[in-house]
Amino acid sequence: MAKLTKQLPTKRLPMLPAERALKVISGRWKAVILYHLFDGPRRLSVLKTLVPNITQKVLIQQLREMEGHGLIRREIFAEIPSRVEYSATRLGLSLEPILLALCEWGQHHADELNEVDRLADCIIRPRQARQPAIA
Amino acid sequence: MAKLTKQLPTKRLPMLPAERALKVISGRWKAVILYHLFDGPRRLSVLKTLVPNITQKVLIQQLREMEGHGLIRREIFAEIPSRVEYSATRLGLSLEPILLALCEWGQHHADELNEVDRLADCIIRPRQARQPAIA
DNA sequence: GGCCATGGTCACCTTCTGGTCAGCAGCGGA
DNA sequence: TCCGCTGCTGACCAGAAGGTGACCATGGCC
Repeated sequence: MAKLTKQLPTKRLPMLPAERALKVISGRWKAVILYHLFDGPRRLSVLKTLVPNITQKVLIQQLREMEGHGLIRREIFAEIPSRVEYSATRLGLSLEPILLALCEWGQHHADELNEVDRLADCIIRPRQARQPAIA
Repeated sequence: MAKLTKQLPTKRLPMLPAERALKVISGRWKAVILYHLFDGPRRLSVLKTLVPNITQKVLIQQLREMEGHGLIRREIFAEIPSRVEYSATRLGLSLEPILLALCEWGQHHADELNEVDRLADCIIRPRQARQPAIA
């Protein structure tokens, strides 16, 4: 029998839908991780290099939480050597427009407060900007 | 000279726009408070009753943070007796569609995970549903 | 003066989150 | 056999966020 990912009891999310959504996506690295998974499945080791400054333990921690919330999927490929891949679920993908909106609002906000200089580029881009349509 | 609201040094927000936005709106009560302010200016005492279960100290704390981030405005009216009102700024109002999207997504999320029963009504509604157009 | 309401502060404590560091199992290659 | 890579866990810790309770200043009213 396959050893499943340890499932912590997934403590109850807030009652109010908006707070629930916020709780689910606000974690120190979740937006970034999610963004990278929007581009396709990624192995842990790849994510580690894509999200520098994150430790492996914390990365896994964030991934587990997102998995528990149904945003991402964890698949073990029974190859030799075996491989583990993380990918966004439908539910996770449905967050893309929201993340995009947040990103735009964040820029707007920095703009209004004259703090644009303290702002990095928005790595979250509309899908078509990342995957040019194949004519 | 008017005594200004004590300004804590407003610690720097994250560099990435999306994270910045998340940081700004994710606080235990911010979404709810904001929602109530979308409907118009509110006095502290009124907010306290609108958001039950929040203590005054925490309420003020959340209001201060949002004020610092430019989402809301605090005005003291020099009437007798003087009155303090909190209201959403343009910047704060610009969050409405996002909060709405989060709310919808939250419902969608609960739906997908079969946890709709654990969900309260979405108090955040599109503006027109709350303020019917005046012919 | 005594009492209440409003808006607010301070000191303190608890919980949650993220973080460091060390360690481990499975597998392949030298 | 020892080393290194990959994926993962556990002990422990520090800081932030949220929460409680006591207390304060101003001003009205009786």
